Order: sequence, then C-alpha cells, then structure tokens
Amino acid sequence: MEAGRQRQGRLWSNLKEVCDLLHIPSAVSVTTEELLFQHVQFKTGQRIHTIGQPFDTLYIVNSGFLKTVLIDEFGNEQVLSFPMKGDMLGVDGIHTRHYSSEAVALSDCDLILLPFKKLTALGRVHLELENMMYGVMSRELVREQAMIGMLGALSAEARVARFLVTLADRFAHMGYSAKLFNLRMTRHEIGSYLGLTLETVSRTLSAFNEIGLISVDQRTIGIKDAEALKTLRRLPPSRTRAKQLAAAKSKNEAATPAQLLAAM
Amino acid sequence: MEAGRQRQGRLWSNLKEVCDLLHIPSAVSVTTEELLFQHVQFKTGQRIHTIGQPFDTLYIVNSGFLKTVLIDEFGNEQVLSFPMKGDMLGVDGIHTRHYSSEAVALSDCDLILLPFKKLTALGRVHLELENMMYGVMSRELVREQAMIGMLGALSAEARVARFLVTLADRFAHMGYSAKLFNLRMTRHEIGSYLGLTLETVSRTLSAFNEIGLISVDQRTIGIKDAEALKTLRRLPPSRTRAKQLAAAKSKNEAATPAQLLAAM
DNA sequence: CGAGAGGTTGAATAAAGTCAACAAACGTGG
DNA sequence: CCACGTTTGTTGACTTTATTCAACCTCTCG
Repeated sequence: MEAGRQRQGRLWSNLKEVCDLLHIPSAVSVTTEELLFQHVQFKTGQRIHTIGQPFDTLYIVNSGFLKTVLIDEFGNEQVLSFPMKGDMLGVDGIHTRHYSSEAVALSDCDLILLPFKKLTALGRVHLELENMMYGVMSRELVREQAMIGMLGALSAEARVARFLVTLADRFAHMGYSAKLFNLRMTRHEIGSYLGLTLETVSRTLSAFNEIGLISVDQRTIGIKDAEALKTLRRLPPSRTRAKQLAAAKSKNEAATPAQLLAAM
Repeated sequence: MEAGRQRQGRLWSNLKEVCDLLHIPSAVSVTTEELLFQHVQFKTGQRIHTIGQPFDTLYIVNSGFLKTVLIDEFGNEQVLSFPMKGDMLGVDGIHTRHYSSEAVALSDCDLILLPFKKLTALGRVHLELENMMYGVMSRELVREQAMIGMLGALSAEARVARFLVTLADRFAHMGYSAKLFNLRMTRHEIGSYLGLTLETVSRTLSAFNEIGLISVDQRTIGIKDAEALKTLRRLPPSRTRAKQLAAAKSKNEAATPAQLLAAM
C-alpha cells in the first residue's frame, strides 16, 4: 500500500503505483525499476507552478490538498479546482508549453513528478501509459464540463449543496469519512470556485445547518442528509422556513429536513 | 487548399490535411494514401452523438457550425460550446467510453471521422499524431478553464461582450470578417452558454447597440468597437446612459462609445 | 397567408452582491 | 502562557443585478 520508497532522501514511485493512484487499470508486465518517478514535497502556501511559467512536467497528487487558480487582468483569483490525492496537475500547460493556471498547496503536499518528455517517450513503449494520459485528460474535461453546467444553470444553494456532495464523494473515494470532514479551503476560495461571494457561501451553509441538512462548525462539515443535498435545487424562502421551524417548535418537535423541503 | 477529395461518393482527408485543420504543425514525411480519414455530412438539426451513446470516434469540424450540450435531470439543455471549423468533438467520451455530451449541427456540416482505435494505433507510428492529440485536448481544457473563469467572475454584460469578441476572433481565424458576421445560434442558446436568460442577452445586445459598441440586426452583428468590448467589465447604469445620450443629443452630436464608457 | 419560432421590451420580483459591524480562531513574539 | 494583530467566518441592512412574467413584434417557411 506504500506508494513510493525512500532513496537518496527522496521518494520514488514506479509506473504501477502511479496508475493505481490515478485509478487506471494497469497491466504492466515488467515493473521495471528503471521506470521510477520522483516525489517532491511542498509546504502549505507554496506554489507548485505559476501562470506563464514554461511547462515541462505534470504532477500527480500523492497526498495533501491544493487549489488551482486563474488570475485575471486585475489580480483577482478565480479558483478552478481543488486537486487532491489521485488528481493530475499541469495538463493545461501542454498546449502552449506554458502553464495557464497556478497551483498552490492548501496543506503540506507530496506530489509525484512526471516529466512530460519522459512521459511521451515512455508512452510509446508502455501503451497503457498513453491510454492513461488520454483517460485522465478526458476525465478532467468532463469534470470541467460539469462545472460549466453547474455555474451556468444552478442557484447558489444548489451549487453549495453539490460542492459538499462532491467533496464527500471524493473523501469517501480516498477512504476518509463522507459524513464528517474538514474543508481545507476558506469561504472565499469556495465562493470563488462556485462563482459566489464568501458571504453567500457562509449564509448558505448556515441555512443548510438550520434546516438540518448538515452541521457546520467552522471548517468541520457533517453531512446529515446527503440525498437532499444531491437533489436540492432551491431552498424555500426564509419566511416559510421560519414559519415551519416555529410550527415544529410549538409542537415540541425538531423540524425534519423532509418537512422543510416539502414546502418547496 | 481543398481539404479532402471525392472517392466512392464520399470525401476523405489525409493526415496532413487533418493537422492543418487543427492548426498543428505537421512534419509528416510520407503523405501515405493509406492514412485517409472519412468525411460525413450532417444536415441542420441532426445529432452527431448523444449522451450515453458508446464512444468510438472523434470528429473534426471541416465546415459548418454546431453546439454541444449537456442535458440535466429534468431535460434542460446547457450549452457547452459552439464548435466550428478546426474544432474537435467527442473527446469527453474517451474517459468512460460513452459520450457525456450531445452534439447538434446548427448548420449543414462536414465532419471528419477519427476512429479512436485507429487513431491511437497510428499514434505509435506517427508520433506527431500523438502530440496533436495531447495538444488538442490541452487546448480544449484551457478553453473550458477560461469559460469557468468567465462564468464565475464576470457580469452579464462582460460575458456577452467577451462572447462577441471571441466569436469575432474565431471567424477572423477562419478567414471570415471579424467586423460583420452572422450568429448561428438563438438568443436562448447564447444565454444557456453564458449562464444568462435569453432576455438578458437580448437586452445586453440592445444596450451595446444603443451606445455604439456594435450594430445588431437579428442575427447579424457588426463589431464597432472591439477594444471596448474586450475590456468591458460593466456598463454604466441606464439612467446615466440616458442622461449622456440626452446631453449629446441636445448638442446635436452623436454620443461616442468613449464618452459613455468614461462615465464608468 | 397564417402558424410558430425567435426576438424585443417593460414592469415587477427575487436572488445574490455589497458594505459594515462584529466575533471567533490563529499564530507570533514577548 | 498571554496579549496582540491578523485572518477567517457570521450576520444584518441595503442595493444592485438579473430573472420572471407578459405583451407584442417580426421573420421564416410550409
């Protein structure tokens, strides 16, 4: 299970470990020791690559959390993604040979370096590597399409709800709890990612907490009703919610998410 | 310049023609006649592929205009892109082996078929083909990132302005006029693409027309002040515009875009 | 020529953003 | 360990932006 081994004070991974990390089925016959990829560690806040920097390597996240951002003409950050274990970074640099986004570590990180030249050269020998690349790039493309769909069509509440569900799924996929986890990013970063202001994110989380869909304590999120979050499109107006809560309280009962959402 | 030749009642293109179309520098030595890719024609309104359909081929647009869309759980279309000459379709199908979006012809179209199996097989022989694939996929990824940035950060007016500028650039790149062109899509489709309602798109175009940035006549758009459109972030409030227009009128002059935008 | 799709415009409404005050957590150095 | 300033998060009041609903117009194409 230990992806990578110590050598010369650094970690290295072989091709099989890389494929496993990317969830790409690999039928590598010879797990040759020649095919080793170096690890690099980054501390919280460090930049992995910046916009415009010459592209030469891709990165795979082995551990830790990051954000990728665009910087617009007047310095405003637009968060594009929150890569974590198994995600690939730097693909946007292939086309122009310069990174078009910036990647920043949100926690201490361990990344695997994939020098692009080496990768394409190896791709001709180990053809699962080539298929891996196509698969990963296509997957990223689909993810971005989903993001565009979300930004184009969903309300603030639906965006936050989906964000939480997606995060929960990713944590589950990594073997962590999908019911209770810590956000690694600020409200501002979430807002930027979702095309909302940090206040709207904060208010929406509070509203979800109020009606019992989640519990919120700073960056600790508890998922209480994943199903409701998945299908949520719009919250009932707050006066309706207040009325329902009051009614429930007067009967000395806790209002259930189901009751509240029925008012939609 | 004629990309494709008649044969058995259909058109075929060789690798060099495909590369040229994609704007990928190709140094193919042997323009072997073995390496031919078939064309297919679609009429306006026809579907190239649908969501969930098994993936096996990529498409390159040789002529015509299309849209790609996602369909959400309750049948609403979300437009993802408006592919035209030189763009590639179907890349989203690689990952899951099923197309994740739907492509529809907005005009009569001529597309080149790239069977994916054949493509990857050839990629091992002609390595510029492999590089082409990486380049095209990375380019598409960067385009989608820009889209996310736009949807996340820009006002309705800025989105419409950028949309027009981008279209103009693409037309110019194809050898058409960047100053005067026809939209191939409805206001509804533009709105969906930009995350706006059709009414907002219509009003914004009218406002741009009113202050002289563009001329609008149904689907015919004339670009009058490309620079202003490129840098536009927000329009001055309409009462200010009304005042300025009235002031200009009283002096018997036409209000210039510069005057109006100075009020920002 | 008439039906239907596409487009424009206005008035009312709802959603999200802005501005501002405050509170809680963090981290650094005394 | 505590005091401090800084960053992050919450909440309220108000404003702005874009949507919704509706009426109406205008092309296009059977």
